Amino acid sequence: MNEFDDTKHRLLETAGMVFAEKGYRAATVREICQRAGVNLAAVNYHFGDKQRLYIESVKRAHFCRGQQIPRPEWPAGTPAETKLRDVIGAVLARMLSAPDQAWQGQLMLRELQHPTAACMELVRDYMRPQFELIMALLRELLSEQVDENRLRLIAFGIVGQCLHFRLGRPVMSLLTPPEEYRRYQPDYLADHIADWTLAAIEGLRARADHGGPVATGSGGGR
Amino acid sequence: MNEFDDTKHRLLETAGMVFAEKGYRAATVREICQRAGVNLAAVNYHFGDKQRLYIESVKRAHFCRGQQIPRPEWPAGTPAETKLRDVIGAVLARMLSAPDQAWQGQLMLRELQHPTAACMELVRDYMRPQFELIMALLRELLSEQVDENRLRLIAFGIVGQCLHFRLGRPVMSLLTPPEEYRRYQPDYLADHIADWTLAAIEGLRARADHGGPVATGSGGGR
DNA sequence: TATTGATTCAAACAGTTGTTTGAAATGGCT
DNA sequence: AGCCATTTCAAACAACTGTTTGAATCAATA
Repeated sequence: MNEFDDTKHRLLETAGMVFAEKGYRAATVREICQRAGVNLAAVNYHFGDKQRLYIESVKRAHFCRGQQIPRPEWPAGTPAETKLRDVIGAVLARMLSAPDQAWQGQLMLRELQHPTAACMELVRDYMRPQFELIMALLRELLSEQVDENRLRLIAFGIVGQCLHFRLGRPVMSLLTPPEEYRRYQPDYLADHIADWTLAAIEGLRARADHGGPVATGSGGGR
Repeated sequence: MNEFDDTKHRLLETAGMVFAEKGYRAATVREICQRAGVNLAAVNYHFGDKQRLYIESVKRAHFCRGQQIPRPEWPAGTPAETKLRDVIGAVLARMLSAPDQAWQGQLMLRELQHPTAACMELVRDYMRPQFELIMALLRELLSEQVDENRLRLIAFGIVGQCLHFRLGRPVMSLLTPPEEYRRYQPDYLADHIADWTLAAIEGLRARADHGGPVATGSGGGR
């Protein structure tokens, strides 16, 4: 067993790409093996069956992702506004990069929408830290003007907007003029989302200054 | 050929549910026929092949959806804020209803993420009008303070937040305390999203009043 | 009733799927 | 070289897929 174990390695890598591209069901072990340049039986020899190959490739995608893009670090005194923009930009960059560089992200997205065994692990190690970071920044920016539950809704909203620019691409390309749609790159979108979020925060502050306390965000009803 | 054409009807209905549940590839004509209580050959007899059954079931889901939930109408003079809240609530209600009532929505979501032939039709007849309505409301609320491109980004953001509360459910249920997650119902979420959007609009207005013109939303850079 | 056309049915078909098998090849070891 | 465990390979297997077929059934008409 070579340390770099060529076939096992290539199999994992290729499987991740094919699974990301076609989904678990539509991806065939034959295509994976052919693309990886290994024999058909290699999957069963090295991983037992297709499902375990899938799980392993998800885990590996997760692992590679964590190594490729280190947690962002800022010099002390960096304003929370800047940090927020950077985090949003990083999330978007990870989501929108070309598929041949970002099959890991796509594979993880698939997993998160149709959870299998690897999902909880993925959330614990990967999603939650990212999410807590956004929560912390929002907490700082809103300085205790809203409670934890609302903070979570706001954070989900930010993530949701980013996600939409990934998952909704087919539809958005039909709803947006081509020359504008061509500008939908991570930086452009991150600037917008961050700016929009900060505008909302300023709006809440203004409310607090002018009138009474800030609305709780749910009591309103119709 | 009966006007209600029992088998064809039941086939369409059942196919929609199964396709929504399992996706095109994983859904088998055998299961569809069995669940519908019709013979295996009925699919090919009535629809030609599996793919055309799929397309027809997507179209039908779209059609039923349109009939079930009529476009909202407001009395003259209803403030745009209220309309916005209602539209968001309607979108969320459509997305979050139980799967056995909402297989149409789930099927359409699948189609929009992995577009086939029916996608463009779906966007034209269903998504675009909804989207234009949101755009019009935002245009009214922001009263020409921002250009059309930014308006579109804001509208995408609203839709994206709604979508996330549907697609991201597995992850959110892991990131949210159960007693809070239980409150994630259409009205609760719509109140938050509408309120947050209005806060952002107020924030933009405040900026315009205080200082110079509003940021374009993209030029900022890092 | 006999005839006709549309519909249903059980059975089979051809192709693809994941998996298994047993022989061949590989590479390090004494 | 000879031996060994590990890995590769072509071939086959069994199960499942969408689709076709030809006879059986049904409903209406003349």
